[in-house]
Amino acid sequence: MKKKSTIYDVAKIAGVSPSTVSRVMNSPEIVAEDTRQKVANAVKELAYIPNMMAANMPRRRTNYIGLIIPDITNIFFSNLVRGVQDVCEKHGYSVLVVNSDDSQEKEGRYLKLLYSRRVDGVILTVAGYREEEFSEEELFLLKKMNIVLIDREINRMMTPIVKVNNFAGAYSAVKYLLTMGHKKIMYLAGIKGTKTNQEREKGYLSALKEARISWKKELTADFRLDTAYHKIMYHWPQLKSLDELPTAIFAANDLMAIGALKAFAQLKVRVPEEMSIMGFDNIPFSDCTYPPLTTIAQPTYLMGQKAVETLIKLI
Amino acid sequence: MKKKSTIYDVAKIAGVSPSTVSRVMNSPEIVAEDTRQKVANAVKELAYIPNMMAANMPRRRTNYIGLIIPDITNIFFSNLVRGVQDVCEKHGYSVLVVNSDDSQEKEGRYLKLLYSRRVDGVILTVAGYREEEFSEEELFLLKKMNIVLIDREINRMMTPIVKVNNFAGAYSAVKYLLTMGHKKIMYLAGIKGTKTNQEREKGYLSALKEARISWKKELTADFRLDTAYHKIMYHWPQLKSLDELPTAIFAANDLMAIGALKAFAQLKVRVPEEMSIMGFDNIPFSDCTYPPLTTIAQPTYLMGQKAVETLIKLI
DNA sequence: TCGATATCAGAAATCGATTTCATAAACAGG
DNA sequence: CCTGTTTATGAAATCGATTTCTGATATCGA
Repeated sequence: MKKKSTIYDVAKIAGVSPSTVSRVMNSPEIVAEDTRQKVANAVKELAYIPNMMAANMPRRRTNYIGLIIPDITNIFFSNLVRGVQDVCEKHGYSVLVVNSDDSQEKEGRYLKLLYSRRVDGVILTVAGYREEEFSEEELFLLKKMNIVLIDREINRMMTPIVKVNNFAGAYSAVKYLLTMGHKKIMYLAGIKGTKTNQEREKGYLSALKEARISWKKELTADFRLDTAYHKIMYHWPQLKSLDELPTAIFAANDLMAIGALKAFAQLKVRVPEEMSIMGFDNIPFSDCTYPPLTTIAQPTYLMGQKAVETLIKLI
Repeated sequence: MKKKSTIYDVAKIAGVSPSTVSRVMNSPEIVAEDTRQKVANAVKELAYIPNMMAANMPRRRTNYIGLIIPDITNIFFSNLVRGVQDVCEKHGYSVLVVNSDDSQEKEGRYLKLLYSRRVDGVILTVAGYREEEFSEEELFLLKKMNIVLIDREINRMMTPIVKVNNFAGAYSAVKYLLTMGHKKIMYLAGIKGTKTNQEREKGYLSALKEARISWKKELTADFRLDTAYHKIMYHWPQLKSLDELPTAIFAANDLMAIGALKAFAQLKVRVPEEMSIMGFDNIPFSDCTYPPLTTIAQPTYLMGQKAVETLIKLI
């Protein structure tokens, strides 16, 4: 790693003071034409690129924003990340992404990291598994930083939040299954503690209630493909022996719906002939399964964008 | 955003000098027990968390590493990103991820951004579409920074690189199709300019040659699902009318293989009865398609890890 | 022509840490 | 008891920019 040139090197070569170089870099119009030219030449000669970290120090900001999500390999979130990155870049921010794996402990650790890095703001999808809403320390950090929640709400937090109407989405999904004639619709739940899951569950129950259907059943996974797959593989024989099989499944997200699809392929349950599956999110792969998944769209990319715009207003 | 406490605030409360506070934070063993205690109390009282940016300035580093990939929403790369993040975190680095969208121009812009942010190193998947190997400016930046290439090689660059043996993988994939009795195997190519594609193509051709099979055909996409899908939808009728349909397809990556799967579902070509498809990468969804995709595994997560370890040795 | 105002550029303080250097106090050995 | 070493801390320089303050010219109106 070779030595990097500084504003002083440029100043010396151009025969001006560092302040002048700084001016040329930031507001060229306030410096006289010939001085500007001299500086420009020196900059070119050294291929000088300012050290953004140093520049940001007296400005007391970093032009970084932090993004805490459960897991970037989850395609739902990687889409959201891209939305965040694209808007951030447009506004001169860079994104520091970290994965909480739905653990509150990691969430706390990363919040602290982001604080110590003095990011200008953070976008947070709260971890699914948690002992308490927020710990003392988290609360302290949260209050010191600009925060926008995304996707998952948490009670009693007066932070801006970007999310979709989970209740309405779930409600209309189940309603659709009902109009298709299904009477036994099972709910494949996500992480129980999340507001997201609770709302979707409410939508599910609400649609059933409205149709005066009392048959209901739930299997709980954690929003992940493999977990859903294993849960179904494990519980199906039992449900079958009890003669309690549904004719349709409403999954709280697409990933779990695909897990179900995979399980049914192995269980030789024909989809959609014997079993209908409805998902939530409309992730990019949902139309590549066979049969294509019916699903409720959730504009993750847009949500990412929106979150950043909200955050930037806060900053 | 409330005011944040600094090392001076702590020093004042503890009744010591900032240098002492700094010592307590970084090497507590060299300061006397009671002083250490006073400082610890002050730190707790203010809930002081050091400003990492300021701390890193005199150390002349940032503890950031940059990661340039084509697109984070591509599951192949999001897996790799996760590998990079996990190892980086263990070593106290944070990751700044940017998407080149396979454009050389963006690659250059981001390289410059990373340089201006003075990241300690860069992991780079070179953009697929490029006019020249590296532009003047890129070369200059590359030389000034610690670089590790990942996945895609570029000729005449003496940088460390982490990648799989594409030739061998493709060769054995095609060989497998041959032993299944296929005589007409089409290659679904990725971006032509990439070394990755070239090597896989060589593996394909090599296996055919060895089996003394002269029938060969190629369709080119850009490693993306939709492009592969559209290419096949567009070219199939034509190939059919010329009676030049293959019985198997070897796709340069899984995403394109899945695109093909999707197209064939629509074209009513039964897989695998009428058409066999073989992919490359073994992305997490490849076993959720119907039928499950046969594919050559590529350990993306491990590659990410490996790249970081290599980079850290450089730093 | 003279004082008032605008332009332009440099000097110096600042951001919040680290780290080198210097020094006072404590301790040891002969 | 005096010198030499160790230990513990503070003072000050440093990292690489920005920005405020200040002063020297240049420009202008009367």
